[in-house]
Amino acid sequence: MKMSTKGRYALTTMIYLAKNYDSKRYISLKEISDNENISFKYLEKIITILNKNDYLLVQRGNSGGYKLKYKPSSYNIGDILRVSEGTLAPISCVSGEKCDKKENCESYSFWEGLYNQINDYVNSKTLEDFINGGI
Amino acid sequence: MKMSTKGRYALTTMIYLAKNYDSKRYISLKEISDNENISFKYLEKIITILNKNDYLLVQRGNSGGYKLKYKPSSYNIGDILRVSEGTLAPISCVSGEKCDKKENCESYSFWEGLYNQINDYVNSKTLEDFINGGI
DNA sequence: TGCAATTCCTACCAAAATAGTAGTATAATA
DNA sequence: TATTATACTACTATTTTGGTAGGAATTGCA
Repeated sequence: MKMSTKGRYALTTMIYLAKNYDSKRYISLKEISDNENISFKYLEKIITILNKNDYLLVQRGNSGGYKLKYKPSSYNIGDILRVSEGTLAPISCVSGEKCDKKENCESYSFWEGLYNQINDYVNSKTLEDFINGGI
Repeated sequence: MKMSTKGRYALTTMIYLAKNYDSKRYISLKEISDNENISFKYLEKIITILNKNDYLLVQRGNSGGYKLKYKPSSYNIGDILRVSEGTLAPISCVSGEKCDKKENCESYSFWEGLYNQINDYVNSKTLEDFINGGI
């Protein structure tokens, strides 16, 4: 039941950008990977996902980088984690994947309930919540 | 963020035994693996864990098998999952593993909150809840 | 007494997922 | 035009997961 580094790094990156939102400057990947101690090349891969999901503004070339496209409060943490990690379902049947025994499965509702708990929680937070000293 | 088959099979097995609690008979691994379509040998490994945790009564030899040591309502689902899966912590720092940056980590409280949600939910259910047509 | 059914134990193994690397092309700015 | 960035594609090492194999010990029953 672990979150992978992908989800963690994605969140770390988004928080970093959120904290610099007001400065309006573009932040390079190098700056983030240095400050957060994440492999530059790996982070490159992760930020690509975030970028493809319309979360960021990009400037290539010298003194370029990334910044948030929208204000921190409009980024829901659930979305960030789902985009980077994939579904947060504890088992796949509760996120649509079919299972023969679903109809008479004794534990389906249990897992579904857990899934809902997880989603409700992560959906209730935004990047704004992380900006001043954490939640 | 997936639960592995280990946790799922452990729960399935415990539910199976709970459903047969009243009959007082010993249930063989073969019966469970056949009915639940789980590899016999793999299940053997999983039930060893449950057994080592004082969850079961065992009878070896012909017509032997396993049954619950205590009544279904005294088995908490959180315990069953933690015993089989390991901690349910979404990231390791919230379950005691040390991290240098914990003190000034912006997201620690967030992960801790998620961890609490998960624990509260799974701790609130017992095997009893699964016996009649699911939760 | 001996056979069949069962748990117990140790060791090994294949596939998948995770986490990361390497290298090059393209773009922008100072 | 040199330097500093992102963009893209391909490869790879490590770890975790989900098993498998084989035999020893134990018990019930014919």
